[in-house]
Amino acid sequence: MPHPLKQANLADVASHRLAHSIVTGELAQGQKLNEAELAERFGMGRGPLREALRHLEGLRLVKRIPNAGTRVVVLDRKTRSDIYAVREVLEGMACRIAAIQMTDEEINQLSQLLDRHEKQIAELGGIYSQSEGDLDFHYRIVLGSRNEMLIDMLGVEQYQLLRMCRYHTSRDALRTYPALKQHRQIVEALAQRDGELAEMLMRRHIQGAWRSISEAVNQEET
Amino acid sequence: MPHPLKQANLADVASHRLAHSIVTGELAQGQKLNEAELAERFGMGRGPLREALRHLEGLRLVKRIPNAGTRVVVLDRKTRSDIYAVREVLEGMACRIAAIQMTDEEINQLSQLLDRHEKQIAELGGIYSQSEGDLDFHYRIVLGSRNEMLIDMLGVEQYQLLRMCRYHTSRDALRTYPALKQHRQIVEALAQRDGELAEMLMRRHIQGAWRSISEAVNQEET
DNA sequence: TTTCTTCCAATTGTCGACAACTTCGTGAAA
DNA sequence: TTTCACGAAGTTGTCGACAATTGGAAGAAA
Repeated sequence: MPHPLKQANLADVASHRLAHSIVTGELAQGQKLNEAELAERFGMGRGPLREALRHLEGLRLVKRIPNAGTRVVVLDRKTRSDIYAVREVLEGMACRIAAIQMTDEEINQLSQLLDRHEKQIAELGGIYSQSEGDLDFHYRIVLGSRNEMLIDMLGVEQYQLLRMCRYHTSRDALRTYPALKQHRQIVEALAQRDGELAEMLMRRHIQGAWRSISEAVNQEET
Repeated sequence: MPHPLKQANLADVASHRLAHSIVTGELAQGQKLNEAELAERFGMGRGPLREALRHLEGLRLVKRIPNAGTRVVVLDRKTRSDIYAVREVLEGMACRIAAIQMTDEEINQLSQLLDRHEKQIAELGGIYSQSEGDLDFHYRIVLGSRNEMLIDMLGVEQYQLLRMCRYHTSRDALRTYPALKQHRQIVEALAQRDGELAEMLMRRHIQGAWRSISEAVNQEET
């Protein structure tokens, strides 16, 4: 995740802080967001805060109803399913194009990233997907597609929603070694410049992640 | 007070008017958007206008640079290409799912819509894609996917960008009869509940549209 | 002339106050 | 009791003024 350079206006600051609070569940789903209260908490006027809310609305993290306030989005099962379905298609697309567009150097770095992940898993005992490392892997491939629209959609927009999906799922349910192995397979397909295979592997990978999350939630809820 | 007619706040009004001006080219690509000037033209304060700009930024119709103003997005060839590539994948996905999810009734209405289009073409002599009717066709299928994320992305977000792409292309370059015929094929695939075929046809249809626009622009530019 | 520095006007960023609207509790009428 | 109207409190929508920053013009140095 690129760091928000120090020179940010208050609206962007509020946007980042709110996004974080929403993703981590500090602000409950469906919770009403009071402008005056938040503005005071952040030490700013309501103007910048309102701009931040407009921005978050674009990121689909909140839902605004005119004259009736803003609420944190509610991620029900259907919504999560929809998110993963779209993500599967878009990341699959990114993978297919990345197999053509990425440089050898980039693919090498991707492989090295997985080495670090493997070491991390061994040391920390299985904390992988939960660490943002997994998202980093996916994001690098998205960048490799060279498609600005795709990069924006997956990197900025869906990124937060996805983190939110995960955060609200049991912490350790996400399969680590299987995921790492699948990542390795994807990198190999990329290295062989086999876009179709890379796309297929990525789609399966995401389907697997969805199944994993879906089952975990099914056990938790009711 | 039986009718809760349009009770839009000023920010939404400004957002719509600006979006229209941008899509139609009334505001040139890359043009600087002066907040004070626009606020006065719309008869509102700068607060709501700034919120509107934040919203348009989310729609990718403008690009904002902190402390340096907001500019209309520039649709160069690469950007347009990226848009159509993403659209091809997403609409293909919508089509595949819609083949399962749409009701017989909805598919019937889709067919009737094409009948009306055909009549319109005959009467007006080939103005089809340019009329928003084409987008209506596509949007109905997107709705048929029942995927809220997809509906949002294609219906709200990409929709404006797409209209902008078209508007900045020669008015009559868009193939009418071929497009209509392809639409008919897609509806037939949907009626047969053949998602894979429907997806393939839709992707080809969009590829065709892209080629058509791309060539038209190549001839115009330089 | 070219380039660098300085300063000023224009523009963006922010705030506090006020207006408009929603919501919800209270109480009167049926 | 139920229903509806009314009003008060709280929240969102809007504006105008002021502070901070930027971009470029004017002028000095080479």
